[in-house]
Amino acid sequence: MITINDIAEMAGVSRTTVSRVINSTGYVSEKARKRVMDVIEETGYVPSQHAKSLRTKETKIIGVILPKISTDTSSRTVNGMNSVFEGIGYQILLTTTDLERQKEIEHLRLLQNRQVDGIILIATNVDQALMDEIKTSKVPVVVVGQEMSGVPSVIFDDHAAARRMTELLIEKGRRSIGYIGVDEADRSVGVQRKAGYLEAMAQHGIEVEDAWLETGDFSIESGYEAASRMLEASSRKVDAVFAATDRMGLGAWRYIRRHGYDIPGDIAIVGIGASETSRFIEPALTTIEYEYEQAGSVAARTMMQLLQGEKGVSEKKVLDFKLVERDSI
Amino acid sequence: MITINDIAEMAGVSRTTVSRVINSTGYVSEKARKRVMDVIEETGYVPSQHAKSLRTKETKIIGVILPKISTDTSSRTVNGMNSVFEGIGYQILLTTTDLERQKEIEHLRLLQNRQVDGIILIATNVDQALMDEIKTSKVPVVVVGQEMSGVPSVIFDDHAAARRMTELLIEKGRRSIGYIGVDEADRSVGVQRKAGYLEAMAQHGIEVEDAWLETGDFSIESGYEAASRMLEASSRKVDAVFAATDRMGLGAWRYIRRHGYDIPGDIAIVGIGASETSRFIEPALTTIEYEYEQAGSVAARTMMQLLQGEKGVSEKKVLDFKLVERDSI
DNA sequence: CACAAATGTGGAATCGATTCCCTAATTCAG
DNA sequence: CTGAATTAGGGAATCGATTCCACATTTGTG
Repeated sequence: MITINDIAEMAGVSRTTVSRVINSTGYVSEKARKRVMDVIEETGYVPSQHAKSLRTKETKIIGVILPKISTDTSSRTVNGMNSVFEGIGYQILLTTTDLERQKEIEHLRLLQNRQVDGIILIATNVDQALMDEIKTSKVPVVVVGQEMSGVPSVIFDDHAAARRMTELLIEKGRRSIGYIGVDEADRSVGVQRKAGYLEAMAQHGIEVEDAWLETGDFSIESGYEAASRMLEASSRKVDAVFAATDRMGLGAWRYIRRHGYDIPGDIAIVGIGASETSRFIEPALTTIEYEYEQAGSVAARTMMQLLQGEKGVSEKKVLDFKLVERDSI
Repeated sequence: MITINDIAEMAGVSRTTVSRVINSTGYVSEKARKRVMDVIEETGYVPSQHAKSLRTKETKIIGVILPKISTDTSSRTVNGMNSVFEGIGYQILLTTTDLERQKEIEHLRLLQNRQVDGIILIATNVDQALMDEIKTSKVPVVVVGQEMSGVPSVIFDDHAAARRMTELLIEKGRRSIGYIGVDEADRSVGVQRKAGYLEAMAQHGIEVEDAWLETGDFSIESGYEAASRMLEASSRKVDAVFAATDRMGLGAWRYIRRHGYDIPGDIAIVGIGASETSRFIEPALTTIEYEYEQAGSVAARTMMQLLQGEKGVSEKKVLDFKLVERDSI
């Protein structure tokens, strides 16, 4: 392997000078610069990142922790981050937790040992242990998807989105609206969205039956099963189903269709996420569009501010949503 | 930051001994080991990867180059790789080319400078320049998706899959089968699939009209437009459309539906890829299922063999496909 | 013209590990 | 009991950069 010493020797200068040429720092005469450049060109030399990082304590690598890789949400968010990092020479070290919660902490540690410059965590919960780990982190952490006090986070206004969606259903004349949520360890998806739904219902004086409240685990199958339980159990038949995520909505949609109900004639169905599939099914799913790409790029930019030591980086960035009304309603 | 020297001092041994404890090499007495372990435990010390890599020339990081991140294909492939790497302490450094071909070479270089241990490239072409770059790479490269002589590659049998799919259409009584392909720089998707289609057509003595052959760019929109051109132009109206990818198939599906044709009554439509959306549309898209997760894990395992210096690593691994017959046919 | 400032370059310490080579203390076989 | 093995542990070189400091040369200014 060719090193800075080789270059120095070939160019007839010291390695100090070579270093200066590479990093364009300090004083270097035009002649020396040219000679060094030529040799570098010729040999195709590239400096060792390790040696460099060892001294500078910088890696230009950002660790990203995802709950799952194969979902619209994740890939679009990563896409957004990538668009920012790419231009400025940073790269992404990816890890996934497969929705196992304790792995978030594990990976947080792992990435620090890899000495990444910063960590972006797409969080699914706000456990105390997780927050502690984040707060004692040696490198800056930006959280996406969950609000975490004291930690810069990028979030969507889940509460308002769910309320707005519920109101839309009510405006359309639906009264018996079932809700398929997720575990409440997930503050954003589990708690906020449900709260928005409940608030809208309460505001319109609609009493929510226990049988209308179901829980899934983000998967299509769990949506299917939740819908099945809901439709079989409730005494006041639901005339609308609000799924906290499009994937679960898709499952519910499937169940409803398969069991001979008309959408939206008998039952309306809505989700959140604006997944690709939601556009293509017929009737197309009414949903909330979140700009995941934007979430990614905002998180990336926040990270850069943190790295550049800017203070007063706002702790919380709330992104907007868009209601996408389609045929399922 | 706490270093090996601190640990050595606190444990009252030399850093050599600490290193031995960490890496379980050489001779260390039980007593010394215990003392060192205790101190490490206490301090939460973790060795610097940079210093380590600087000496050992190993990073335990595999670079992955994707054409695009937000697609089923990519994310499932990465998922498969991840499942292998995760267990053995390797991590994935991700880059994407956004389908720009010259970026593949650029990133190949970039990753080498990052001194990753190996590179897995999800390739979309087999340009000479790309192959040259791969062959002169300092670190092992595994290619997924394209056959590249002299380079370990993991591929699907695109030719056989397309032929089989075409035959299925012919068995179903279709004769005028249009084909939406992609640029032929992509040997697998552009050339092999088309060849499979053409071969099946020829074998059954069906003459292919020029107007039946269209080209898209992998996007849904391009499928829509290709279908539009095809259906407006051809003199012998097509009674089936074979799209080289599900996404383009989805676009075609859309066009066909919107223009009042019945699927599969008037026109059958099929794709390749078994995307999630393809299952949910009605009529559901008939497609070919590729095991992308498997492709990822096979690529990862091949990489490990390469890294462990096993020779005789087979140059080409061809994965199977599965015909998924659904309602669109 | 003299002296300060600006410019150019190299020597050597440093970052935090690994590892080769040596020495010292035990253990063991004959 | 003695001379090899075996076990234990330290000293110091090394990996490939960056960077502080010192010194030499050139330029500028009153």
